[in-house]
Amino acid sequence: MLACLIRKFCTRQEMVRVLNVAEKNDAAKNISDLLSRGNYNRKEGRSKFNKIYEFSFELLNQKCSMAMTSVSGHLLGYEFQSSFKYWESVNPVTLFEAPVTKQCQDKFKDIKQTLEQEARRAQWLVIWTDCDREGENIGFEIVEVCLSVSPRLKVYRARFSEITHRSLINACQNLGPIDKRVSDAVDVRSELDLRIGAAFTRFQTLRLKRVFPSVITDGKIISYGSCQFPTLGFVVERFKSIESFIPEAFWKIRVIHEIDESERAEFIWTRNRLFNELACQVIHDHCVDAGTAIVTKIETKPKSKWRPLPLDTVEMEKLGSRKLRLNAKEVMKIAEKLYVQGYISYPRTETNIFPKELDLTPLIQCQTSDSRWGAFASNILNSGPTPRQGKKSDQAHPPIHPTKYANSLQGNEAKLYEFIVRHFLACCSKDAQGLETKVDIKIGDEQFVATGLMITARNYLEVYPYDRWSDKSLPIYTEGQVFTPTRIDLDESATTAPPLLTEADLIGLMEKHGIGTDATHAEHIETIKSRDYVGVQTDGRFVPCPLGIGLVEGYDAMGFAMSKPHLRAELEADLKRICDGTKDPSIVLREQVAKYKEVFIKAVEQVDKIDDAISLYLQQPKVAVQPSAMALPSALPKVQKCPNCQGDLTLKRKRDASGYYVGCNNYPTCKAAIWLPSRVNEVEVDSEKCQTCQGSPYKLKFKFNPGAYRPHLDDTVVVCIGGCDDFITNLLGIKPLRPANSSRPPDRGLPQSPTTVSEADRSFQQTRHSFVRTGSFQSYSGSNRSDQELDADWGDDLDDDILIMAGNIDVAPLSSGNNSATMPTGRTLSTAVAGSNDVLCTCRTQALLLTVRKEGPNKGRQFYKCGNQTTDCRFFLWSDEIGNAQVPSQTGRPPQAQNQAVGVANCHCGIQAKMKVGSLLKPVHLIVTFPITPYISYSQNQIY
DNA sequence: GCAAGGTC
Repeated sequence: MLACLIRKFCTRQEMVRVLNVAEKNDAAKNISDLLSRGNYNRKEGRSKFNKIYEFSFELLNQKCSMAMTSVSGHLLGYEFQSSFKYWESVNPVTLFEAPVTKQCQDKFKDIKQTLEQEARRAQWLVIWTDCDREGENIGFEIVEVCLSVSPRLKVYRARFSEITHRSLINACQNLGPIDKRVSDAVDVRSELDLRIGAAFTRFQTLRLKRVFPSVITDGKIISYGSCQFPTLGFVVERFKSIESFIPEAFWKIRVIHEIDESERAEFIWTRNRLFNELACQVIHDHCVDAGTAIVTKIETKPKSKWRPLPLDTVEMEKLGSRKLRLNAKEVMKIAEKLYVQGYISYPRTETNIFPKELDLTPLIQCQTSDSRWGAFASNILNSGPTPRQGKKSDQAHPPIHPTKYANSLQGNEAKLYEFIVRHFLACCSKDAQGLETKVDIKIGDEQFVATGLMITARNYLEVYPYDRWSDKSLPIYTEGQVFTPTRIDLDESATTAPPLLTEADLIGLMEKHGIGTDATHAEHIETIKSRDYVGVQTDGRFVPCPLGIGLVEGYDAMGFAMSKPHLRAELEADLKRICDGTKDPSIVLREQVAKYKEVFIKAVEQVDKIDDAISLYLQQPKVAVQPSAMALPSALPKVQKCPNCQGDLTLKRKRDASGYYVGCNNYPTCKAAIWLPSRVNEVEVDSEKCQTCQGSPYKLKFKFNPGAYRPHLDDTVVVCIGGCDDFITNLLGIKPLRPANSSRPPDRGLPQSPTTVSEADRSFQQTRHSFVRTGSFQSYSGSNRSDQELDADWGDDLDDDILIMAGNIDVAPLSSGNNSATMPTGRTLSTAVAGSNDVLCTCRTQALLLTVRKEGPNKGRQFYKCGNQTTDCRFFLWSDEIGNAQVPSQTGRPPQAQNQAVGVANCHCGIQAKMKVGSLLKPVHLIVTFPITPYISYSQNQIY
């Protein structure tokens, strides 16, 4: 009994918990069913669409407790920050560089929670997403979510092409790593599509709404996309070639020989046709005059009609459209369903060669019981399958083929399954054989020919009703035979324009030029229909609408090949290079963004060309739009007016994308900037303005790295960085800029007229001048820099500036022994020792020295916090940041400078000021307080 | 409100 328990216990101990994640629920279910041989338990997940299937399985020679769940396609997607979501207030050109983040849509939050919950319990993670580029990317999204809660998970990738037991077992035996490069390529594609699509769509829509308000009404979108636009381009190009087509008359001679009702031959002129009527008339007259025909040659030779190639996706879409009357979108939807049910192999493939290792015999075998094609299948087995081989391979999936027999499908599913089976059997059988007979005759000097066909072996045609090959009988002739034709006609005709494109034509062109994926061809076609760019005739052919042709011509007139396929094809080629590892994803992204941005800027400049083209086709006059009305809305999300130059301070991303800052849009003329801390994950401009700070800056919504500022701040906060909140600015190490009218140095942007200079400003100015001239700070004492030069540095890089103090200041030296610090005014500062509990906070109570206890990066770190619980004071200071204020003891600085090394001083009045000293004294970091002189207006956290 | 790509 005990032994049994121990054994049970040990067994349980050895079981590895494996989280398996498929791309969709159906796949998860079928994979679980096959791996467990039907022996699984179904559990609810957080998402009602994505269940959890649990079963035991042996993986990598370990007994495993498997949990198989799924996502629903992409879990995460790129989005602009909310401040860029406003069409009217954001210049679309900024969308080329605006920060984008990967977000989980609300509708997938529950799936994410299931993954997190299951990942916490698991030791291994196996990715079972589809084995294509998007599948690899989805796999990475799953990995990202799971590792964030369970960093020690071992991650594996299962690779398979069909959901059959054999293929899945093979995948389990060949688990490998997930391919980052392939996933990177998808990220690049995805980000570019968003930036380019959003920028051009907003630009076109806003512009055309203004210029054609009666046609482009509210709610109508004039979209641009790197796939939909070339698709439109194909339709327009064909339409235009038809429009510009000039028919040309031609003439031909036709000879008819009717023996009786059932025996008839039509002879074709070997010259085919002549474009000169008179010449043709003369020849015709000669033939009529000759009156009789002589048979000059009879030739009979074998002729084959080739069986179809193995089926790839595009061929399936095209044949679906032509033969089954299902549009491409329907075909793919049904095929997907058949795939997840295990009836057919993966339906997205570019391969039309069956791999040698794929044994076709059992696949054919399982079709032998069918009443319609079973006998044919048996015949193939008798002689052995001989699949025709194409030339394309994506090295991932075999051609589409049935994987098991089905006889209970209904409707279009049955129709498509039947097509796939018949196509597969046809491809594995033999070409149809026939005998073609050619009869050459001569009338006068002119030669004519008639052909007949006798089919000798229908072969694949027996199982493939989608192809036609008919007998064409001819009367029996003998060489040298002379007969009198029933008629010798002179037919007049004319060349005709090519027809408009059908859906199958359009898909063919999209495939040829690499527009969209096998799965999305149909969707792009739907998009251009829904945008009123194209219409469909009753015969199913596509014709462009005024809007569509106008847009294409507008860009053509600018000289941009926006509607041509090669832009997208170039990207596709680059994506392949990323997958191969021959090109860096960030370089591809940068190059492509730069390319499209340049086109965008030029398109804005020449937008009247689009107006003109659309006006022409819509037959609508343009509404005169003032240049200002087209002036693009003002740039990046604005935080506040720049205190230096009255430009706009906007939220920006650092050039190396490592973080964010708020900078002036007049850069490089104005270099005002507030650098935001590196522990910020995301930041955006909030809709709320600060009512305390001058200039009412917008607040910022920060999303910090998890736990970065705990316990003091949640990971997501909305705060003002304008300077009204010491707690925030200290904690985040932010140096607010000073509003122009009170806090900037008075000699910058000073009122021009002396009469407008306030007493306060004048006093301040004098104080500052006297200080600078004292040269008390070593960094400037040896400098001949003028005040103007000093001003020029203001806001440029505060770290390198002397920040000037005025008034009576008490400064506390640190415990380094520099107990006496001479301040610019020459006063000796009194002491409040940092590093002890003598720190006073802004509400003038003694600050408490505390230690972070919560788990996270700051655990164990000490900080000061207001001890007075009755006030609203939010004083906060890291104790180790006080330490930073210490002057390094061996810097080779002049002693005078060392004397100025000060640490933390606290307030007589509740106001804190920071003081930073120029390069010589770096990294002196000083927090001082000083009394307010009655005639100077200071604000909290102001820097002097 | 925008793309294209997954999927429901």
